[in-house]
Amino acid sequence: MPDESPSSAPPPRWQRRPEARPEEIVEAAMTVFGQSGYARAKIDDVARVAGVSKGTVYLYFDSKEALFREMVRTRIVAALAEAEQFVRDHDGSGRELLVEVIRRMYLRMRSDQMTQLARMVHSELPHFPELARFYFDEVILRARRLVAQVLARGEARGEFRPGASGFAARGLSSLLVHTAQMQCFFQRFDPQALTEDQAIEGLIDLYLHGVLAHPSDRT
Amino acid sequence: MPDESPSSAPPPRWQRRPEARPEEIVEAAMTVFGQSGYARAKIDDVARVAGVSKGTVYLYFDSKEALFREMVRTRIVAALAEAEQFVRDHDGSGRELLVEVIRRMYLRMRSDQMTQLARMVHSELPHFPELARFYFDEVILRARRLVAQVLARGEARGEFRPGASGFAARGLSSLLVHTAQMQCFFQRFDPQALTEDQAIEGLIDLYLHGVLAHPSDRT
DNA sequence: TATATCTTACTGACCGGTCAGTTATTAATT
DNA sequence: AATTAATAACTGACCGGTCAGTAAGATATA
Repeated sequence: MPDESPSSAPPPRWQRRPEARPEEIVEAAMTVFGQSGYARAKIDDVARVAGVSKGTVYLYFDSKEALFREMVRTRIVAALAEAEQFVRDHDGSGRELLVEVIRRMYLRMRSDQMTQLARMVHSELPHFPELARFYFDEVILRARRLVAQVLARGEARGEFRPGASGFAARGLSSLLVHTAQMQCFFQRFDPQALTEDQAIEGLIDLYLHGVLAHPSDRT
Repeated sequence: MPDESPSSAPPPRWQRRPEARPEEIVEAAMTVFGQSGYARAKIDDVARVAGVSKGTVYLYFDSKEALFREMVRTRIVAALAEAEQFVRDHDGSGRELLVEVIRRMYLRMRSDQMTQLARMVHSELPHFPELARFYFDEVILRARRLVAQVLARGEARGEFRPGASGFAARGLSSLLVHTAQMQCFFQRFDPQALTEDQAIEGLIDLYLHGVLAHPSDRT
């Protein structure tokens, strides 16, 4: 009879956790793709970070491309849904709402994970036409509509200049996304880098003056 | 005696043009890297487009990475130098100058070549620390100084709000670069895409209101 | 002017490493 | 015992970089 002392129950070399794997693999993909970019990233590395073997990754995702697509989908949609919820629930002046939306969107974007994701999306989109379509419909347009909605609210109250919203709804995303990326990446080189607060307040100040009908009213 | 009728001078299979090769190869690199991104681009393709063989590329550039570096350097520096020249030569109101600078920078950025270049730079910079340093010093900082200079001129004349320039100098590049990229890439998906003129005028309008002390004065 | 000699710009087949994706096999769970 | 989650060894395409060889064209010689 083989010695089976109580403490020596041989721990299984691995566990079967089919429900948890996909999310774990996507999270690992965020890390690995984020650091290396799509082309350089190795499925082997994603697997290692996720704590599984390469074969397991292919058990849950058809291909490297499919994994990338799923990653972008799940991560971005979550961020946008949150912002939409906030706008729906908020009431008050257009200005207050706008300032708070900018602040929240910026804080979402400034994380390493999100700036990396944005970088990847912009550089890889041309190679994934199907994902590009999805991204345009479900991200660009939704974000634009969200901002436009905020601007319309302030415009209806006479707080914001009429007519500006056509471009202004597009411009805010550009300002937010690009500023967050610059702050994140170039901070280390920049002796006179702005602090996070300075960046946010500067951004709000510039954009607010851009859209307000009567900027002279102090905050 | 072999028949050598006047018209049948056998054309050489290739010519020796050592002075012209580097520029031709860089130009080909702009096309190929631009379409495929750094990692996907094949030196074979660059060579084909340049009309030479792969070996020739390695005759003039040490490696794929070195070719990429040279490409970024030559192409971006040219664009910035032009803008600096313009600001030096111009006199007139700060507002006029700013509007004209925005217009010119936008027109420079909106070409496929330049948006592709910007895309590549942003996605590849993390993998080329040496190039990142160069890019920050010679592009980011120079551009920021250029805009700051324009803003300072208008500020001194009382045209622009004081204090805004800290962030505003950074924000303009973001707005320009990102807007040009969005326009270029997503135009095809966007049923209500802005025309080029609408984009430029919208951008100018938003930014101008952002920095002007008395926006009410009509253009 | 014709031809021989030399230099070097240029070519393209090849090598070796890398990595997406597959498959034969093992082990956890029911 | 049957099922299926998970592994690990394997394959083959692909591509950056090399180098032995080729030919353009310049220079020297007759």
